[in-house]
This record gives sequence, C-alpha cells and structure tokens, in this order.
Amino acid sequence: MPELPEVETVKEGLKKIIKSQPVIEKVVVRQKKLRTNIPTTFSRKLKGQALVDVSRRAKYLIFETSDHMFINHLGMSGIWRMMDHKGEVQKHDHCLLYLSDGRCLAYNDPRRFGIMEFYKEGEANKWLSHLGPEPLDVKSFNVKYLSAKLKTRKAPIKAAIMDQKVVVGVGNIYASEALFLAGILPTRAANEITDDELKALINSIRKVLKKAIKAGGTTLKDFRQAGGETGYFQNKLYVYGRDGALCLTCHDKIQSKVIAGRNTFWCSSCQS
DNA sequence: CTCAGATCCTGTGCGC
DNA sequence: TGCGCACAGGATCTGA
Repeated sequence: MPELPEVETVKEGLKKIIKSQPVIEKVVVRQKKLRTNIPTTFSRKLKGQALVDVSRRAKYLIFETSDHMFINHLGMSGIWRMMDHKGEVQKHDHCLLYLSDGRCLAYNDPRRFGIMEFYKEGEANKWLSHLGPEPLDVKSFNVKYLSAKLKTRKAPIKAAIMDQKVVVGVGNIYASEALFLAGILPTRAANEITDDELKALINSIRKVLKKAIKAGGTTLKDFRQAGGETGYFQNKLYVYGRDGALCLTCHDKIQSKVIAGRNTFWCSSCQS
C-alpha cells in the first residue's frame, strides 16, 4: 500500500495528533503476529511514556517516546486510525495506544505485512541499516551516485528504482509514474540508461513524490491518512492502473506487463 | 554480486 | 448467489 508520499502523509497527521506530547496510558496488543512479532515487552515498556515525536525514514515511521523509540512499517495494508477511548475496536486492529488526552491510536493491518519493533538510535538496525538515500535529498541522491549504483545492473530500470538499497520510498505506483514522466521505458536494462536520462529520472522521481505528498498520497483502496481521509493523487496518475486506456499526453494506448513480479504500466509512444 | 520467483497474509472482484 | 482464482501501495529470503 504505502509508498513514500503515503508514509509522509501519515507521519504529518500523527505529528499533529501528538503535538501536545500525550502520555501513553495503556497499550493493547491484540495480534502480535505481523511480519515479525510485536515484542512481548511492547506494552510494558511504552506504558507511561510520553509520545514525543514521529519521524520518517524511507517507508518506516519512527516513534519517539520519553525513553524509547519504536519503528513501524505499514506493509501493504497498514493504517493508523484515531479514535477516542470509547471508540469501537475494529477487526485487524492489532495494536492500540490509549493516550492521556482521551484519544486512542489504532494500528490496523489486514494483511499483517507490517512491522512494529523497538529501535535504538545509533545501533545497527536490521530494517534501517542497508537503506539507500532519500529521493528528496539532493545531496545524496544524484546522477553520480545513481549511475555508479546501476553500473552492473542488467535488471529492468523499473525493478532497480524499487530496490530500497538503490533509493528508498519508490514503490510500484510511483516507479511507473516516474518512468513515464522521464520518458524511459521500464523494461530497459538499468545499466544502459544514459546519465542524461538518469538525471531526468531523478527529477521525475522527486517531482511525482512531491506532488503526491501535496495531494495527501494515493488511495487505491485501503490507504487512509491518520485522520481517516483518503489521498487524492489517484486522480493524477498518468499510467498506473490505466492499461488499455488512452495516454493523457499522446492518446496512444497504455501498455502493461509484469516486471520483476509487479504489474507495470507505460506508454510506448511517450517512453523509449 | 545479481536476479527471478516464492513467500508471508487477508480482502476484493471477476468469471463461471 | 456462490465458489475458486487472480491479484493487491512491500520486501525478504532462497537458490540458481
């Protein structure tokens, strides 16, 4: 479900919700089996802690409390829902944080591909250690870096930009969209893309991610902001999910094909 | 190192 | 309406 713009949107929503730094009065773990188990100490350690801040790295949310930090990945179907203490617990609400201001944050994740684990700042972390640069960071994500990284990659460029070791945050929707904007066919070998094309690709990735953040993310089905709102970038997609429909730029027919296990969309006239 | 495919899960939508 | 199957915003692991 969530790529960088969606996680960024959730983070901003959560930041507003916890601005007063409420204390976590009670933690309820209803289903600990996610992609990895929620630690057995989760409730005990977080009880009584003030919820100080939420930040984002790649597609991970990082929660900071008085004495601890924990990370959360939304997997394919994770959402945070805000309710009050008397709000109805819903199916697939795996973890609930009851706050001192009368509100409650519920982590809901039907497919359970999400992650909820403690994190220690400065220590090597299984999930965060091997991540590539943030796409919006101009300093680390540039042509020089990317061409060196892709030099030995024969896999399709689309698969390469979805590899979180190459660059983080780009998932299946925005990979297709960015390649369309850059005019590059998703099937081309990553190591055969010229530096000029990589420059266009980098710019396109930034452009589409920024626009999607402004639009509050893309809601195809599940995605919700922390306040329950849908995103609306789905109305601005050029190619994703539009196979058989007409290209909005040239009116040629949008193509699709599975690349590296994921459905991929492009326009054969606009991309080469 | 690189890469394709299987894998973890539930829900939905489609064809029959 | 019901059933089975394919597929879905991710990312890791396996084996070639």
